[in-house]
Amino acid sequence: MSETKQPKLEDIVSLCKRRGFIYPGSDIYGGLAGTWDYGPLGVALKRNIEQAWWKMFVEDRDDMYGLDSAILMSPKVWQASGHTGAGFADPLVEDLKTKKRYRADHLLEDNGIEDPEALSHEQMNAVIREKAIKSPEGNELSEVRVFNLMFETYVGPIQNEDSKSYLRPENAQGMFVNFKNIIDSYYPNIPFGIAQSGKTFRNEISPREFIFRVREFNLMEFEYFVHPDTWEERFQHLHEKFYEWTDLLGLDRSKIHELEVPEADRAHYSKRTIDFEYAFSFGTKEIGAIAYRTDFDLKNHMQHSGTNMEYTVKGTNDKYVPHVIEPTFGLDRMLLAAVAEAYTIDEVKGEDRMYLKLPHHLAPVKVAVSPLLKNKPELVDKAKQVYSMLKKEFGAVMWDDNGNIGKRYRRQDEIGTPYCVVIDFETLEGDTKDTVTVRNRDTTEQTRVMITDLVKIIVI
RNA sequence: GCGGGUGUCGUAUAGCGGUUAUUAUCCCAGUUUUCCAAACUGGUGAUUGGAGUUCGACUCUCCACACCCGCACCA
Repeated sequence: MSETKQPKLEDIVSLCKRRGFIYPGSDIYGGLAGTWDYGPLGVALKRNIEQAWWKMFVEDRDDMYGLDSAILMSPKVWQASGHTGAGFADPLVEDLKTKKRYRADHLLEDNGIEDPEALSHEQMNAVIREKAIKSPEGNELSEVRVFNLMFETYVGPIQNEDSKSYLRPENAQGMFVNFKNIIDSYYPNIPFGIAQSGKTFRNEISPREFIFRVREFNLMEFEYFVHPDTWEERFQHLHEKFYEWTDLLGLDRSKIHELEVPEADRAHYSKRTIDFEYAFSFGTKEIGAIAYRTDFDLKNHMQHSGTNMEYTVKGTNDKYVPHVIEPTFGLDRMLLAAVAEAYTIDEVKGEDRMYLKLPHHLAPVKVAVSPLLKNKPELVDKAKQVYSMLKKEFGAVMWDDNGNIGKRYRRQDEIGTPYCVVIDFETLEGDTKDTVTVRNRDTTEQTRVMITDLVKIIVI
């Protein structure tokens, strides 16, 4: 019997670095907080996840349109979406004694100031001085400072307020500003969605837990446009789809928890949000969410840009601004969940065997090919032929003639390679000519098959 | 951002105010090996960075950086 043990985060970090999945960002300069670099196996795994997502939510559906919008956008976009206002750019004050930080607008409200969010930061400062407002501990406060979660940058050679823009803190706005373009190109019927996957940037106060909370990451999102009367049923449908997706990642449904986000904690645009959390070793944490964004974004962009965002029901004069359901998927977080879930240690004959039980379609290497012995040219030649043949078929095939055969199996186990093909002396002659052994990652069992049958046997 | 902890080959570790910086593993080259980390030989590879104290710092002090834990934050 085998016993399964739970991996610690440090085990995963160590494996990821050692085997070339994920390295610290800017490693040789001591690192840069909140950034990680994906190595050869990591990027393969990440692309496999992204491709599976694209296939499920875009290619396999008739109602979805792909998009890859620019990361840099007009600053007007972020004004219209509300990201430059309260929420994303919080006014903070610091207790000069305890060094604790508070939301300036919340403090003002507690001191009986009406609608403090409408005040500029200078006005907030003035009010704090005038009314001698102290911290909850009764200490002096610092000047109001804006903590902006968005990375600022300047577009063009001149750096001033007019050229200031931001690295996107969510991908959604790219879809909203292209809503009209998609309508004009395709005349889709509602409901339909616009999907994209790409880099997102948030200047987090404190990055934590390996690739879980970082400053640069990848989100896969889609905006699903619906008639306002139907949002609940569409929400429900996408809610179910979320689990089909986590099945594809190999995640155990019992480790996924739902959090119905209460109104006070919801984003400024949302009428309903469900967070999907995964039970990591370091806590149960959000890996994705579904939010009902109403017509908040389209209406704001319609107002700010003057572009008509209404949808006209075909064959009628009925018009309305669609409402939006937004499922969002944290690619890096889901990758971490998939690795944590796959990280398996079985005890075999008193010894631990560690392997990554990744779903085959996610495995960075699909097949490893080895000659049983590397100092026998006839075995090596034959193995190279098999390697070339499989490489053409599967692409992600690895040649491995390091050490002895047991060692190679362990190495491939560690990176989650589902199949190891070995060419031995029986391959070369006799009744077994042109047969090889195929070893299964999860069971360690071997079967002997014809080389010509390999492509059929190997299931990805 | 606050508080606490940690930082030594790729990984995991030992140790010390003066060492040729330990061990294992990995990796590379070779010998060997007929299916689950065998053995042998040789080799590459580290004190996070910067100041300071000192005759001399990986070791002590300070600063920076990074990671981990708690708090806060997570629109």
